[in-house]
Amino acid sequence: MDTASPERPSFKQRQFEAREDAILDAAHQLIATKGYDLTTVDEVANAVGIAKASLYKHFASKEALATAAMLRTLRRTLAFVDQLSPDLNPIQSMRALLDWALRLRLAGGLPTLPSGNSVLREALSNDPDYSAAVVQLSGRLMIWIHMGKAFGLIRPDLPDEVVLLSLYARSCDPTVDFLKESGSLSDDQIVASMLTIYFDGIAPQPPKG
Amino acid sequence: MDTASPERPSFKQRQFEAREDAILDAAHQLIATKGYDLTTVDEVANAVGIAKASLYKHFASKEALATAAMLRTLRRTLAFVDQLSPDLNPIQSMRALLDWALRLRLAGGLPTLPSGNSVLREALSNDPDYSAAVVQLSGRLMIWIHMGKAFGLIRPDLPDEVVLLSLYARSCDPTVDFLKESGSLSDDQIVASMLTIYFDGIAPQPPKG
DNA sequence: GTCTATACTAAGATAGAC
DNA sequence: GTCTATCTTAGTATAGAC
Repeated sequence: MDTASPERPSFKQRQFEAREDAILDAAHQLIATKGYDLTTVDEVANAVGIAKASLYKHFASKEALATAAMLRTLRRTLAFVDQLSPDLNPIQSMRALLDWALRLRLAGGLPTLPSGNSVLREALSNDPDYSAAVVQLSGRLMIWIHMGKAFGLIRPDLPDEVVLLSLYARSCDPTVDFLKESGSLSDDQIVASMLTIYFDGIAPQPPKG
Repeated sequence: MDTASPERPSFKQRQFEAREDAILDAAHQLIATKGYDLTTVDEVANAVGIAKASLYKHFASKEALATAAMLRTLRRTLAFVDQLSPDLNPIQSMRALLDWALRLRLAGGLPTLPSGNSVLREALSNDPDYSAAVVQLSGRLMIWIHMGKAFGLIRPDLPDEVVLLSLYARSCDPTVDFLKESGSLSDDQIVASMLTIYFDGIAPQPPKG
């Protein structure tokens, strides 16, 4: 009955990976909503519809699970960056990225980096794969930042590091959650506001000379 | 032997309050450094030099303790706001406030609001005193924001809520921690950068016409 | 109102049958 | 590789003597 031949190495493996993806989806969803600390492994297992012990066959620990979810998001971010048209100027690229990240988050997705001083942040910086991905993404963004400065599109007096970290920070800004909860702004308005805040600040557009 | 008269109701009480303040100082320090979740009641008690059970005579729970520390910070913020010179224009006032808050944080102090989705945030919004203080502070800030818009100092297209929440968010922005860790910028430079980011964004100053 | 010692509990992780 | 049932521990909170 369904004896798998060596030539078709896939079915069981595919099922395995599919389940693993389902676990990551559930974890992703819960962590994004309740935060890492408030999410329990039982909840994740229940959401997937499997037993906790089964989950532990896939991921060695809660930290490993969360790290895997964050890493997946980070890789998707990297993929998004790489797929952007090279015709965009640096600012347009950065706008596209932040726009995309914010919409992901508003739809219940994780930010690429966790916010507060949590146990998760510690775990992530100890994970070589995650760290490598962060370095890779930061490299891409730094190119934009350097080009942006060279083209006169970014304030030269602002350290590169500040421009980069603030971009990350805007994607996990608690302002988004509060605005979403308050309900007075649409998702589009929230995204537009966050973009304005990052790129232009609260100062009014000075009259063009 | 030292029979306290009703007319001098103070010594024991003063000692009690002094100890309570010491507990709050320790809790404040630890929570600011390690975050609420990673801070244990044992640690706080050890830092003060008292037994855990004694601490529980002063505060009913870990949440109550953290809430009290946050409330104290929030009240200090309110006091700072009220003490600012009325001669300052709204932007100058907001700059002074953010500057003060950031320097406090760099010196190891708590932000007025917690960042992520933590159990602490839940506790705080359930605390009537804390909520009242937030409302009070927000009221003060909203006046500045309205005036700022009336004077043409703040972009009129940005919702008041966004301006307010972003100001709070800048005071607990993880960018500050990363910059501090990286060590490449002085505290003054960090503060200056965060002020620029909030008020002017990353866009270059357009040439004045 | 401070201490030592202990109870309680939630949650991460594992054992062992199938 | 999935399950049920159990172990373990860290950390909040309390009992009870002084």
